Amino acid sequence: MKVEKISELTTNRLSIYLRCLNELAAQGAKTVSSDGLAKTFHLNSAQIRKDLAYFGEFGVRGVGYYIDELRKHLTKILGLDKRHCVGIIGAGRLGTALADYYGFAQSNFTVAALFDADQNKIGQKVGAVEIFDIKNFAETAEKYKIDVAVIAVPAEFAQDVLEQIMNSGIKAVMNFAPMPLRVKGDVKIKNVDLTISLESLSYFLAKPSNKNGKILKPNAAKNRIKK
Amino acid sequence: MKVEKISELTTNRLSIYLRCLNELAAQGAKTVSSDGLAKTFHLNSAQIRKDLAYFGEFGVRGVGYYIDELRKHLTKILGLDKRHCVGIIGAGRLGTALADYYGFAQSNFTVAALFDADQNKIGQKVGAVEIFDIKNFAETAEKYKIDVAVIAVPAEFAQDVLEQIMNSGIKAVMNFAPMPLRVKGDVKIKNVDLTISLESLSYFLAKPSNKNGKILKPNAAKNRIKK
DNA sequence: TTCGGCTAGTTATATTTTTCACAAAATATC
DNA sequence: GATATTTTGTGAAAAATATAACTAGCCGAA
Repeated sequence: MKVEKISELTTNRLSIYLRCLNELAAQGAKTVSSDGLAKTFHLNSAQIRKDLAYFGEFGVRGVGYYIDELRKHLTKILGLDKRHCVGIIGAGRLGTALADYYGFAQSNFTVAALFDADQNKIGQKVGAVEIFDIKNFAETAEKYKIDVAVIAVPAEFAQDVLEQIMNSGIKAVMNFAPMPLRVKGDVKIKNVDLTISLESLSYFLAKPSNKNGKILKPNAAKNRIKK
Repeated sequence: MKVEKISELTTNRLSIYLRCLNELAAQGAKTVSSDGLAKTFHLNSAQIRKDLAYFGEFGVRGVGYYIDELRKHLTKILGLDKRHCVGIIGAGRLGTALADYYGFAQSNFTVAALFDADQNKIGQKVGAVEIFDIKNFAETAEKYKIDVAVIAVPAEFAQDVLEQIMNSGIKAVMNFAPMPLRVKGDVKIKNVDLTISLESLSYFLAKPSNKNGKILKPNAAKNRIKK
């Protein structure tokens, strides 16, 4: 069996295509060509065709793609036809905000439980979601059939939390801690690194081409005062 | 004047390097080689050297990089030596969670104001940050010297909000709405798309290689019932 | 039924990004 | 002071990704 390696850039774009198709469907369109899709949403038509072609021949030459049909295919490919259960570790501001983040439900994810180490928080509820003791993570995760974990704890605790997650057999992790984590085996980790995004914006605002300045290349060795 | 185009992948890594250096400095290290850095944090040493070399000769052959010195350089390059003021549009769960997100302060960003359209929220405070009427965005942004905007509103309002942001002259935007936005001119937008991250995890859990299944390539045209 | 127009799927090309490998330059040692 | 050792900075090779060009298939009209 030949398994073609599919790039994450490709699968990320599938999410985008699905969104675009949903919008078109809401507008009442029945079919769309790769070129139409590209023009409307500022994408590249060759890339759309290529991305889709990894998974099947979904289009009809001379017509394009049947929107409803393609939506079903993409939903299946992305595994969005199966419900996933999410456990969020860290019941601080971020964790609780995520607990009722609309996007989870939209993508067929249900937040099943929050976890924290703070005894004062345990037993409380955020919306319909209860906060459990992180000490009982494995049991609670099993009980609630959690298959996706979200790390929303301070950076210094993130690796420890990840170890617990991996020990409980969970294979998919979303990490909000600004810290590169070490993963074992076939666990998939998605880093959502707000710090990098912020600093990227800061770089953009500071960069010489935005100030008509010049890049000065200092030379560490030459400028050093001899000892 | 030759301005070398620097990839965003490179600048993103500079953030990571800075973090790693901070950690090493906290441990008391004075110098580090690209190889040492790479081994400790699971990076590629050639890439570290190349990334840094775009901006100057910061290292000393035979020694490596002086940690404090390199930290200063990276801080300067990333513009983290200058304070930035952030305005968050959307005072819902996400917006308010971001308002006191620790990472902002860490990267020298100050959240100066929240904005919302809901009259009930206007005038309230989240921590030290007041919620203002989105109608007065431009004036308030100017008053508080806001140079970075964060879009934390539902997808359907995101483009409108972005237009207002761009009209007010702000050049750096972080967008949490799962919607590709149209940017004009030299405005920099960073998309933080949780939906894509989630669906990427969903794909990982669903993908055939995780289930020993086989990719079936349907053929839209051949399978279609003739009209 | 044939032909022309359109559009998917695919092959080829270009671009970007990463990795390798080595000369040059600094330090440490004898 | 010569020499061995270390490690940078960088040009070249490799890999990954994106774009363009082409081929073949489907539809609809005459």
